[in-house]
Amino acid sequence: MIMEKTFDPSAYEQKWQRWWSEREIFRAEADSAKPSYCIMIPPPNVTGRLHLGHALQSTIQDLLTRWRRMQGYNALWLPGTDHAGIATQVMVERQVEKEGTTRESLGREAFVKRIWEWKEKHQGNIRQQLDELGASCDWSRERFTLDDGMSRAVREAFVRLYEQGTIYRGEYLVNWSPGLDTAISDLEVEMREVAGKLYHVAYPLAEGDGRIVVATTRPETMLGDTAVAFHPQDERYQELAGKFALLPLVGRKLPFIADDVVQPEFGTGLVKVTPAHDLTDFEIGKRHDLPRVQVIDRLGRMTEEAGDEWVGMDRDAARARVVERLRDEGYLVKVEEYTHNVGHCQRSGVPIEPLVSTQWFCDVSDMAARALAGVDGVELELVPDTWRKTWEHWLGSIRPWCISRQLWWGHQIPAWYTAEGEVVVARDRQAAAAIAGTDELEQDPDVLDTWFSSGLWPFSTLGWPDETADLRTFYPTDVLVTGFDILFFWVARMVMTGIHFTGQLPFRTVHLTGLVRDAQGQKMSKTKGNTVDPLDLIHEYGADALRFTLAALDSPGRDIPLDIERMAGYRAFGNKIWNAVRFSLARTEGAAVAVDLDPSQLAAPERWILSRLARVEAEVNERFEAFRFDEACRALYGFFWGELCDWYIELAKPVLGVDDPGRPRAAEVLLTVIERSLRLLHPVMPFLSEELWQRLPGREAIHQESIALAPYPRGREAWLDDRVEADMASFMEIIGWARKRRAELGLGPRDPAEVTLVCSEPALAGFLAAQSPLARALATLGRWEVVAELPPAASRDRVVGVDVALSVAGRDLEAEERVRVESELGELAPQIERLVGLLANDDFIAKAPANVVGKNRLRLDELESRRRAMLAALHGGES
RNA sequence: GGGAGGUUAGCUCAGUGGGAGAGCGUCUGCCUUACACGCAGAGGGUCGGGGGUUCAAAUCCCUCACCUCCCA
Repeated sequence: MIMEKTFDPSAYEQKWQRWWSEREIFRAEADSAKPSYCIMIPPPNVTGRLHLGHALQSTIQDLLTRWRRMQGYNALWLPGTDHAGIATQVMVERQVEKEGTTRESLGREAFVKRIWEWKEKHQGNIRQQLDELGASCDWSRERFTLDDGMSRAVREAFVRLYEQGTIYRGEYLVNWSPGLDTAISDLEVEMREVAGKLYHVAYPLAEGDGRIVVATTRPETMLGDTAVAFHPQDERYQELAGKFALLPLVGRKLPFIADDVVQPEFGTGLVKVTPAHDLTDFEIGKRHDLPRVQVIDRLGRMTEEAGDEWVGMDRDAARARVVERLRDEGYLVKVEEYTHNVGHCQRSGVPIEPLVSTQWFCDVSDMAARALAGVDGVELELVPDTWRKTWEHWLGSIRPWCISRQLWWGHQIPAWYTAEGEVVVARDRQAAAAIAGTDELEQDPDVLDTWFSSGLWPFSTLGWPDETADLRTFYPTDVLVTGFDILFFWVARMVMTGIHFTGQLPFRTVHLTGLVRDAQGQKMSKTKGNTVDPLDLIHEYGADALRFTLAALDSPGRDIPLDIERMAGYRAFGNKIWNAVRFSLARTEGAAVAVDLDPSQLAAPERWILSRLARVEAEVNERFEAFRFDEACRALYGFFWGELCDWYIELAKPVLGVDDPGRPRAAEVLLTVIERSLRLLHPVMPFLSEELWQRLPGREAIHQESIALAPYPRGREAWLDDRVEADMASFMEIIGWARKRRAELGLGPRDPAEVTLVCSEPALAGFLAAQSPLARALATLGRWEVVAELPPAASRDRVVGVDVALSVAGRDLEAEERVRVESELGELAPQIERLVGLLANDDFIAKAPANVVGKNRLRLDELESRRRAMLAALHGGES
């Protein structure tokens, strides 16, 4: 089989994805003797496009799934999508508006139908993108948060929580988004610093001609004031108790009240109280039984209650007008520049309007406490654990969750109202009718917060509330991989509902990834125009390079600056792998991959590479286990490129010449090492590894079908060989020295040189002598010999305890050596001095551990012997 | 206001008590029959500042400065 010189990922990547899919390689078993391993995908928006954050998380999930699958687990990565209530509805709404109509004029049924059509049209995008990335999802188990099964799970969960009293309906002050025309949860409110103004307004007293001053950032809400409050201990205002102020512009009598929440230091220590439009004031109003005057409506316009002059006016316009009138009428005392935090709707960006409204709530305090406590003493593991405090703080101070949304796209709340206004909550309309004793029921028009359904994701996807085989096999799941930005939105809710409904943590571990940023560390955003489409990267660099880059950059607790240069480097790594295999196949004709090898029958370079491979195998497993994908990738890269390609293949080249007796064994070792390396790489680079693995002769003995199902290498103890690693390290050091000296002497790549060695350690001397053919090839030497005495007129040194000399035929190096040696002696002196000082320090000898003392002693011996060797060279004397 | 994280080579980042590392970029020399998406070599950092603990500090403690992010 002839391989192209340069690899082209686009030529084979999707071929393999189709092949895997046709053969159902990734299909998990509902019942299996194997241990199960399960990851649920964080469901992306069904009509959305995957961004780099998804690519990162999907890469990690796929890597883990492939790794465990190869380790023999019954591995399931379950894919799916989220209906994404608001996001999707808004998108279709915009589309409808472009056609000159509105959702209201279409009506609910027709509009929702339009969204379903939109969903059908775009739902394939996510799969397409995941396929291109190489995701090994089990698509036979794909779920959608609005499919029948999940809808049933949602109704079941709602009804049970209602029956337990955890879900209830009530009138409260909620975060209203005038931009979306719906209530939203606390989490969907984003605090933004706003440069506003603080207005000091005088309120006359009802009796007499005195007046007091209050400060507010929202003067338009004064139209809804129903009291003025001060702190109970505030000496200044005690005599106001029982008295009244007159509300300017309106004339309403406002009682003075005392309440603990008032901060005496703020402004004058007197605050206006608007129970219908401020959370603190709402609470004060409840404590003091104040009336609520709602002056702003759900679209941010002034209401009738505000008065004829104001009704219909936008809240911003009303503010300007109120200020103008207060100024005209002498009530405006002063206006200050004032920077403060204002809640904004995360999705629509408009300022939140706190509004009194009847909504459904879920009191999650008990569930949060149980989530904190863990199950049977086992707490959720967060990786990295830096999120622990944030997690605990949030769960510890949780407030009721507003779960109803005034939208049309989503799970309609399973509550029905009789003509008399009685509420019936049931699993379906029939059940509700049976309870109510009448068919004349109207279902609550609201839908549930999107996160309510995705909060059930880990078990509803497996068939809950039914006790399905999938649920038994895969639940609880093993790992959740997601961004910290939805730790509370989603992770916390899954943990709470998981414990509540199943009595178990839905996953043992949560791996929180960082945010993908651009190479300058800037957050990617459409407005900045620095977003990168993962598909573009895949098309340019290949999915494997993108995956390797993302995995290699995933350091714990850190954001990920996507460096295109680095990705180009990993594409080059792919090319390196491609060519290493190309070389191996071309030079090993007749040989095949071995299932196992006996190192005792092999030459040093073969024993060395097997030992190194065994170590890397163990290391990669260990690093995956610890979610250190960056370190795993570094190990893979360093081994394949730095050891296998740079050294072993070079060492094998002479032996792989056709008539060498060592050829068959070397060829077998090379193919075996390549084969295992490809398996080792497979979780990170699935396409390339499959493409190449399928070409290896004898790979059927490892697995009949696919590398994706072949066992993951675990590191053979029998291959570890400290001795050969140490000998080879010395050998490689000396080769490095010879190459460096060649370069310094200005030798051309073909100019031969000679290396002679004097080694006092017989075993090492024998080893080095035996490597002569290799050494001559690696460093372009005419001679490599262990001798009794170093020759004159050579460049001499001492490397890893061996006296070495490099000479060039017909060239006396003594003069140029003199210069070099003197400069090196100068560099050596302070190092020796430091170690001599350290070892002369009694405290160091007494207190430092023996191995540290020993190490430094050895180091000093080494440096001193090197100095002696150089001095000897300098004086042209005997070594 | 509370909390978390960061500051290490030109760039992006590893390294958490014992001789400062990687990738990319830079410089030099090479198309050496796997790979120029390559090979061989080189240069480059008083580990943000200051103080402390220790025989020993990039690493632990204190403090200051600057930068992110989360929560109120």
